[in-house]
Amino acid sequence: MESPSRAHRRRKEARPAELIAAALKLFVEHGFAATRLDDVASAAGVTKGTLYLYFDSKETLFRAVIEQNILPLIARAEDSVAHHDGTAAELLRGLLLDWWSLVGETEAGGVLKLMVTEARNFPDVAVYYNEAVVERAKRLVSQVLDLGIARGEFRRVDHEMAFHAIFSPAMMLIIWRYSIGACCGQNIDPAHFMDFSFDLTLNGLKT
Amino acid sequence: MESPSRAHRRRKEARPAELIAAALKLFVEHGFAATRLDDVASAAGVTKGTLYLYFDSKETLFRAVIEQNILPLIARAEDSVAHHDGTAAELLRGLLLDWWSLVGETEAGGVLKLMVTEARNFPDVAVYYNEAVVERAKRLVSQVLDLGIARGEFRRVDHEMAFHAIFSPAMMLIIWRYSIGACCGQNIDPAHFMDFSFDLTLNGLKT
Amino acid sequence: MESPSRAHRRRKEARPAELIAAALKLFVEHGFAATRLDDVASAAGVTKGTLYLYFDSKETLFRAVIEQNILPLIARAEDSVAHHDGTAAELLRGLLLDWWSLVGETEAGGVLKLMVTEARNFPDVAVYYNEAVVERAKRLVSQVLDLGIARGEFRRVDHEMAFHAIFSPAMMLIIWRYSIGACCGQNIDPAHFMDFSFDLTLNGLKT
Amino acid sequence: MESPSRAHRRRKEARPAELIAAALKLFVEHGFAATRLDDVASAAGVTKGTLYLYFDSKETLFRAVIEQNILPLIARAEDSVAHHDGTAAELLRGLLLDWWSLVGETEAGGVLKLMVTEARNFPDVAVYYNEAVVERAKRLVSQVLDLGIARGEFRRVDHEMAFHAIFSPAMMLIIWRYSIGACCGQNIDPAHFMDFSFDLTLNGLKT
DNA sequence: GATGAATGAGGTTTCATTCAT
DNA sequence: AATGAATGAAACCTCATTCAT
Repeated sequence: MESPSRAHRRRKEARPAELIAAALKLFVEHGFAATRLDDVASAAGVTKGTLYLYFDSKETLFRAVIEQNILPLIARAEDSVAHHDGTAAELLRGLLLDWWSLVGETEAGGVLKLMVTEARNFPDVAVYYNEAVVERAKRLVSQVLDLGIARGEFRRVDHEMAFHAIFSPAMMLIIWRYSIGACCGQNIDPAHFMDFSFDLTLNGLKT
Repeated sequence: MESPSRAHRRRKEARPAELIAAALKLFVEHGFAATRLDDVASAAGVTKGTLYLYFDSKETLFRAVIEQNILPLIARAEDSVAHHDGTAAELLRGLLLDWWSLVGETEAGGVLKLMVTEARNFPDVAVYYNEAVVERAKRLVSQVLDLGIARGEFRRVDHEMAFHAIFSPAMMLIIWRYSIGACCGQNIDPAHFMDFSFDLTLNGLKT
Repeated sequence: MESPSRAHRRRKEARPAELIAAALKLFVEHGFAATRLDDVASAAGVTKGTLYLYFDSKETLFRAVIEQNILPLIARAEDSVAHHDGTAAELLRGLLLDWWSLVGETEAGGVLKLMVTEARNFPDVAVYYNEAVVERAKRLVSQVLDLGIARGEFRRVDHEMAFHAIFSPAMMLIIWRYSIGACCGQNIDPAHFMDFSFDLTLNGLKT
Repeated sequence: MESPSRAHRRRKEARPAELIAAALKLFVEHGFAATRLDDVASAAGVTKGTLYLYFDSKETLFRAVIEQNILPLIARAEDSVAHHDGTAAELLRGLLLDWWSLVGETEAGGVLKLMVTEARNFPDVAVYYNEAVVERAKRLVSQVLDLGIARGEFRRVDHEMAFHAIFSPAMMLIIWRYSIGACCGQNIDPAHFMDFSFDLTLNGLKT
């Protein structure tokens, strides 16, 4: 049993995270402009006024939503490569599957869809997202490709092209799930699809 | 030189198309909710009131935007397969490149991005889009895969999976271009990328 | 057979009257503010633009509607008394029945309801109506009452009170018919009611 | 002195009534369509936005105005007959004077004028009003007439006709006061007129 | 810290009015 | 004389933001 003030404090500290989680869900579902702060607040179990205790404005909340969901992603992504070994092909597969479990199976997937939706309305956030997430992933892939080529596993391919080719199926899967797929119940089995498409791609990469 | 009433009439007939074009551009850029009708109207060279001569409401305009940009797509898509021959691989490449020139290089690309953005806000439109565009494309691909398998060109693959794997790069390319790509100038050469990713995929399909 | 230009001219001369008739009907039904000029015009078989050839503004049309429907009323009302003879009671009954056939059974009834509805929005028109119609009727009644009292038929009554008492049933009948009665199908037989209520009143007036 | 939250709460509870009162005044004066919500709000000492905290739309406000002003009327009307005794004539006079003090001398009079004005635009409200107010009054009158006839006080008259004849002067008085009368200062003394017209009518009813 | 009543700027929508044809 | 496309002011309505309690 804890003192009431402790429970209170814990509550208070949890508030921003609860609000961000509620906001992410609704922003992903309806878009930034079409989401009412009233709905965000009540989804987090508080009232609109409370929201303003923690965020200066709707836009501030949006930025917090992106940032809070990207930061842990970055933290865990970097050591993904370091912790793998084996062939370049195995490394690449590990990289993609890690990315999937980090992005495809968490809230970070929603963030991807949200960025696609709102990029033009918040170009600076888009640039940040691109550098913090996309370019970082690209660099990881590039390293693995270099390794694979050096080891004679892979053909000499354009790294940029290869990166997009490798990640497109996973990204499409995410975006689809949060948009048209959510309305049509056409749900693909992710694990199966990830295997399938990676095999296709890998085949193409091999010497 | 034409009679004045003709010019008048012509103007009136052109208006809806002009408004739809302006609306598409802005809806794709900012999303439905964040787009002001004032801006749509002035982008079409008229005032807000005029817009209401042709569309009952903002939502009606949205539906018209989708429909008007999909109808010609459907019309031209169907005979795409019929007009090709050669190996199944050539047929498939032709199909994808046709789709690209129909969707990737026209306004229909914007519609795809718009549907991804607004699907959850207009689920019935999303269902319509899925059936009119996606499922139709899926059926075409399926036919070609059947042919390729029958001819011994392709492995026996899950058609659903293969469809998504084949189209993901192209779809991703489009969505990227209208969102994050528009903010970061990271523009991939489409023709090159289409070739690259299709080769990868085709490699994986072959027996 | 007449020349086309003649027919045209006739048409042209009829226009204002047709527009006024259409406007009266709709103003009475929905009120001035809730009536769209578009509807007035199309009820008269023309377009909105045409309306402005004959009337400067919506308000001008309103004033014309009142005036055009009152003028003939006044013209015919005045000689109503002159053309009657017999007892004061017979004269009074004649007056009321004449008023009924002039107002209750023509468009002028609608004007009464319209004036009740719009008086506060057009006070000057209300004043005009009161003087041109109500006060005029009051004076006629007053003359007959004087006659009746002089001849010993009627009690010495307050003319103002008597006037309102005599006309209230007829006015109520009209107003009811154009408002709540039109929605509830509770229609009273006018002729019967006029007889009934006048007999009641006359009984009360008699010595 | 009360706690702040109480005052707050009290304020909130008073708001709808204040808005309804302001709306009634303006609707009666200008009609529904010609009344701006801006004006209603500022007449109630708040801004437009506040109005929407309590009413969904202008139409909802209209319906609330009617309902809130009719409900107390009905509550108090029914026991009017029960609490009277004496001759049928005295009962009838009591009924009419009670109605006058309930309708003629309160906001309910404005509602009558408003219903006359807006019946055709809100037919369902008109039907409700007719049944809740008019038909109810008619039934009361009918009972008294039956009594009077049974006791040999009254002639055998058509109840429907008699009802309208009895109430017309009072209704006309109300409608007049809120319309043309408000513009012409021709104000009749209500008490005097009620006596006068009722005497006339009663005379006519007697055997 | 939390509330929720209140605000007012800004959006959608309507419609009286104009004017080129 | 008549049209009807176009306008823009003004209405209804929404919702991010504020603030007294």
